[in-house]
Amino acid sequence: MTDWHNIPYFANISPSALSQLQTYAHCRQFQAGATIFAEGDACGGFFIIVDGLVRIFRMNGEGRLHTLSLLRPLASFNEVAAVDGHCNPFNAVAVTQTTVWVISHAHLISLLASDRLLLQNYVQQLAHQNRDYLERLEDMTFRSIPARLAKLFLHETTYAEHITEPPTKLTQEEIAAILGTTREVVGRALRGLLNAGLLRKKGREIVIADRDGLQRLAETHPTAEI
Amino acid sequence: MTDWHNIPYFANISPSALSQLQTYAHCRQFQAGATIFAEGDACGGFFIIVDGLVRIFRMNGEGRLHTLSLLRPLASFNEVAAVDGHCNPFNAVAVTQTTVWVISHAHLISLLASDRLLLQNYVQQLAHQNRDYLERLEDMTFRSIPARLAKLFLHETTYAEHITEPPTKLTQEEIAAILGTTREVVGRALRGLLNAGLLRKKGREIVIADRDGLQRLAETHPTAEI
DNA sequence: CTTCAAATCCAACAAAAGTCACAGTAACCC
DNA sequence: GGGTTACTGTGACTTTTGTTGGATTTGAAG
Repeated sequence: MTDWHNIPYFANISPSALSQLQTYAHCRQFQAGATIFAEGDACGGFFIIVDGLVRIFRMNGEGRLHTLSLLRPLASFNEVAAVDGHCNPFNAVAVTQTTVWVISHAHLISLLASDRLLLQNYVQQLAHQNRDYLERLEDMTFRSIPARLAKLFLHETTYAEHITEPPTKLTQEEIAAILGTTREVVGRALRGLLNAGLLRKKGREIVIADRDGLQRLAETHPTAEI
Repeated sequence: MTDWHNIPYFANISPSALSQLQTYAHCRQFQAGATIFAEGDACGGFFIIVDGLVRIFRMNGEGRLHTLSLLRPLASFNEVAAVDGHCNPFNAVAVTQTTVWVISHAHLISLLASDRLLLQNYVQQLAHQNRDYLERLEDMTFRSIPARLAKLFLHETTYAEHITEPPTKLTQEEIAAILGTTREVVGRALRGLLNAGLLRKKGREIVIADRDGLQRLAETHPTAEI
């Protein structure tokens, strides 16, 4: 039923590996709000979302939240812990009711050993993730919050793969968690982009008014406008 | 001459793959200050440092620098571009005169196809890098500059693998580039840690006076001192 | 020993981001 | 429709970080 071949990790793998995969995969369900696994816990395995919405995040001591991804069906997560068997590097919770396939670390390793193409896919996917993290890292080091917000609205490059939810649908609180800041700051930055004419309010929702302007703001650090 | 087996990527690989590897590897030399490759350029391949010191960094439009790693012999770099063949994700320059082995993207791919153990090592190494980037990302989102500085001085976890240079040896300018800030701010934070008694000046150089205190500061966000 | 360039120290100021408090406004559910 | 809840708007204030400019120290080279 799930179309495994549409998942980049499993593209073009041998039929035998595919059937093996299906034997190994366990189906699990989570209620809205339920924790799928926690940061630091023993490896939860490799997850594939079949249905629902999953938040991947980290939290610091004082309860501030950093949302790394908001994932929809056919996205996978926890690839790193699944392959190295160490503790989960972040938390995962079901935002809405969610169904996932899970493959344990041990089973994944045996699959990787049996199908070379799967292993090659895995290398490519990890490399891709690496690039994305690097870009997020640069966002945090170099970009101001208005710039990060503009980038999120453009919703291309990095964010589109990790935040599978149009920014229009997100609350300011959620945007703040994605950008690594607080609600008020997002509110102010949002007002800024509206005043600068880069975004426009269309009734309740916010639409892009000046794509090029957003792009310019997202790329350069100099913060403009009120 | 180079002990290839000490490089995690090549640990335990077959003798035939190893000899293949040695055929493919080209030796190159760079003068102090020379650019090894630039961000965005066509893939430079897989690099292994034989001698010298290499700075891996990104730069934003306004010339601010973010040093990702400072690498010494037997460290490797550009693993991501080498495996996916896309453009280099960062710049690499030789800080001192430097000798490296280079393996082209095409050759690396053919090596990975011929030796399964090499491919498995590669997956594990990429996963490891992924964790490190994630930790750096969290440092940038959650930690204040004094906290990041404390972490750098503890010189464990992430930093030790990427900054193969004791922090004592670095100039404030260099520390600033690693922490993603400016020289003056590092100076202030350094004074702060000295005043708080976490670090001490021993003649010219700075030594750790209170390891636990540093650890506490590095972990919690609440900024203390002065 | 002198000289020069690099590195550091420091204070004062500017800008960005975080915090607090509270008022408005939509949405949702009896 | 009334009341509750979640989300938004906004001003005032604090803290942290970035910037500027100049004084001082240090180390290496001549």
